Amino acid sequence: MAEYKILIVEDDPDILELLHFNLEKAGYRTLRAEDGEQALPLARKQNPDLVLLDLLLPGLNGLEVCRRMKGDPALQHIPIIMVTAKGEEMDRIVGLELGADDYIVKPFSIREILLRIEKLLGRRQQKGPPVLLKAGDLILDTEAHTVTLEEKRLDLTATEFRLLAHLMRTRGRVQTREILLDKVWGYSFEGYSRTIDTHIRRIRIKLESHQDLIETVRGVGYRFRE
Amino acid sequence: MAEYKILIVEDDPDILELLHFNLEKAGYRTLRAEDGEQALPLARKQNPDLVLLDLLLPGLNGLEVCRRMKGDPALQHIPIIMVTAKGEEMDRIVGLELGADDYIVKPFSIREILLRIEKLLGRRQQKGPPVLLKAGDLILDTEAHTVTLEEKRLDLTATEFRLLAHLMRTRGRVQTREILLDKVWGYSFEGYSRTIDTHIRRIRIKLESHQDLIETVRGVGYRFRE
DNA sequence: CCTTTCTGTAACCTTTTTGTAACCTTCTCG
DNA sequence: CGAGAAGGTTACAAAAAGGTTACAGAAAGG
Repeated sequence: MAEYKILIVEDDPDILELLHFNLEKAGYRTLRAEDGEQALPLARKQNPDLVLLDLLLPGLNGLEVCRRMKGDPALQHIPIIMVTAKGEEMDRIVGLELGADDYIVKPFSIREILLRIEKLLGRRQQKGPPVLLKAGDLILDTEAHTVTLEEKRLDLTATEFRLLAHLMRTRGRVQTREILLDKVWGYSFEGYSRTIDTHIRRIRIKLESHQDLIETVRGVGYRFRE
Repeated sequence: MAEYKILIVEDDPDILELLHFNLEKAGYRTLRAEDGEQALPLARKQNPDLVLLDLLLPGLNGLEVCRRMKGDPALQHIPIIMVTAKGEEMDRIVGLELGADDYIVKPFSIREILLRIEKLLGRRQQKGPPVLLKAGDLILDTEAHTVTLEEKRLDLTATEFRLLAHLMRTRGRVQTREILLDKVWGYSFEGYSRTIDTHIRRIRIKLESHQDLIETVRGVGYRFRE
């Protein structure tokens, strides 16, 4: 996965350092500018994926930087998060005149700002994985978190649901117990292997007459029937 | 497009003139009143599309004018922007006690005030997101902020309302606690997760015999029944 | 201010889920 | 055929999840 570049424009060195440190820790690359004059050329040269922009800056202030970026064809697609101490003004300004994509009020928590960054960055790539997994009469809806078999709703537990969803996603390909532990239970689980067999059984029971949808591949693992 | 009429209530002649001049330049028609006593009859007679109302007025002050307008069936739909020099008080007053739709603090820029006017006037025409959320006998009106179940009005608190509205908007799709915290409580909330469960319960109690409209998806989250 | 309502937290209870174990059946291959 | 391995079956106790109730501090309203 490509690393995201984030441009931080902030005149307070402490906050700049705080943001820089935490964003790098979270796996982003950072670019830094201490005023609006530096920010624009830097953005044009480095083409960051997102800009954190303080409202109050020496020289060219944040509002003006924002306006110019949104008016520049080369930069206008870059999401901007405004950072401000003045809680009141912002909700008005954002989205109206300026085109900033979000804003955050000081004092902010790191978690808060990471969430917003993720939201703006994530929005661009996620095509979204398939929501409906179908196999004949069996339909699994990952969004609604429901499973229907011949129009009848099946009641699976969370683990059973994840396991069946994984098998359906990889239909036709055997999944070893090791892989299933990894994909369905997550790396950290190192329990007894028969756990999987038990869960497979539980799913099969609920599939009633369609138990053969999940095939046992002796000596290897399980496979969802093609 | 029809021309908008804006009533300016302001005792300082300089400011009155400034506003009048700039609003006309921006394409609005203006009505002017210099105190609260004049303002109300004028509003009733001329039916303006918006009122700019100074807080400190001789005689009947701005707060009182606002209250009376919002209490008058013939006038209560007219958006009011309070204009004040006292930055501090206002965030309390607006929208809560008074029903003013926005406010602006002196000294204001003309650009700023035009933006707010546009926002309030614009709001009435744009279709916006769905206002009525219906699910069988349950009707939630996001604009009126009311909920009815089988013709009976339900009395939800603000948080309960947002939570129910979100679930209804995403009906059929499971919402994890994390998502609910984000969407209903906002990013900055980092509280204990059981908070959500408690609120779900409170809503369910109010739904009485229709508790099953909100389904629990064990190990995942909650889902509004399709 | 004072009162009422709302809201988040905590503690406790109930139900469901889940991992493990033990035992049984089937398959494989000498 | 028979032993051993692999997987199916059944059972169960610990853990987890959610429901329920209660309460205190915060917010709202008067």
